[in-house]
Amino acid sequence: MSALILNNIAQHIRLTPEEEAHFVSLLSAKTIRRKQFLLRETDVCRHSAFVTHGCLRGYTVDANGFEHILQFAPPGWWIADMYSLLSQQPGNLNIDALEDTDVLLLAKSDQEQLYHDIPKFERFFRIITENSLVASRRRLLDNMSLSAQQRYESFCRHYPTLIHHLAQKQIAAYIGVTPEFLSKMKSEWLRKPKG
Amino acid sequence: MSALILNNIAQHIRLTPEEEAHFVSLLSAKTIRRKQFLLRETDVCRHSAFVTHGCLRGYTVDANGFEHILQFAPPGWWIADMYSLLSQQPGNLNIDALEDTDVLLLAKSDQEQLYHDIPKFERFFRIITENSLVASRRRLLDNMSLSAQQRYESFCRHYPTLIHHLAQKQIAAYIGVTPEFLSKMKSEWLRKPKG
DNA sequence: GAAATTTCTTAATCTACATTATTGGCCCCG
DNA sequence: CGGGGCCAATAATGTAGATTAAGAAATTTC
Repeated sequence: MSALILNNIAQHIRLTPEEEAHFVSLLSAKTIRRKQFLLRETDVCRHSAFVTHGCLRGYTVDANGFEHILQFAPPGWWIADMYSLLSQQPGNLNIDALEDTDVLLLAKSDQEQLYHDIPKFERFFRIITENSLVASRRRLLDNMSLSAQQRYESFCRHYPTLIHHLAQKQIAAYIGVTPEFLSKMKSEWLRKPKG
Repeated sequence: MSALILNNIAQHIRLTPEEEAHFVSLLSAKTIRRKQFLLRETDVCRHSAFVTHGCLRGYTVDANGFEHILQFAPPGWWIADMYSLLSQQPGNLNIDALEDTDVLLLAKSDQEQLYHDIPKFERFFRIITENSLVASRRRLLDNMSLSAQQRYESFCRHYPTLIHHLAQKQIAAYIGVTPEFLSKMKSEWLRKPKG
């Protein structure tokens, strides 16, 4: 049941069976049903979540009521409101489920204890965070330098599996256009089958 | 001379004098003159750089020749092409100096050795990276949800000291508008002194 | 310290994308 | 089966910000 998360960890650090057992004992399983929330923007984020089944999304709502999606979290991904988790103040991220989803939760306090008990985890989360930072910067650049069309293509290239799974509305909110414009782009794209 | 960097580190981890000395011995000082490059986009990034004097900028050039600034690095800031540093492949970040600038360089290989020799550094760079990630996501959200006007205000709020220092052109490239439009915004802003 | 280069401003025109509105399909629930 | 939501498609109109151009101001260079 925790095979996925142990496998995820084993890609970066090597744990003894005892360490694995200790780590797993800190996790608590939870199921979030479709459209239910794991975190609301008024909450303080107290856990990191690892998705084992289903799909979560992290998004904010701006002053005009528009949703902006920061992250999708399919199985094998971590998700949290890092700002809120670090500062222990209310953040501005909502996390809800696009379909019924199973997660493993690691409490912030346990995570910090883990850094002391098994310093290798310091390394693990450093690496995870470094990779997230690289991805976040690439996306920032995409947003600044690419047209909507190119951002859509970039999304398709980067998340080929997610794309069938998601409503177009969600993809539009991720790449930063209205659903209407995404629809228009796709129909124009069908007309001229490009290169 | 390395007081600034030791102070920066002391905000997150506590080092013994011997550890400090060892760390400092790994650093090499370098001066980059105005308009000279610390890193070109065709290079593999082999160092993390800590700025002690002056100001660097990290930017990419898109297909149409426009510059997009990912980061300014005034004194007390770290800068590197994280993607290239991690993958040891050519990245797409240029780093050059806006004025004559002094940096302390830490080679990737030394940084990795440091993680073994003084594990506290694993923690230090984890925390630094976490903070960068939070900042990067906030900026991504700003880009997706705010108008150019609001992004300019957000920049002024966030970098009150930098703003006098920098050419408007640079600020425009950072917030993602043309210099012409930034100029227009500012003159409109003068006309109606806002609230 | 004058020429050369770069930067800033203003203004006219243009365009990628937003807004609003309408329609039809699909799914859920009674 | 029949109605109420939600989602996608299409299209008309609107707008934030880009593009282009050209002159003024500031800085760099020699």
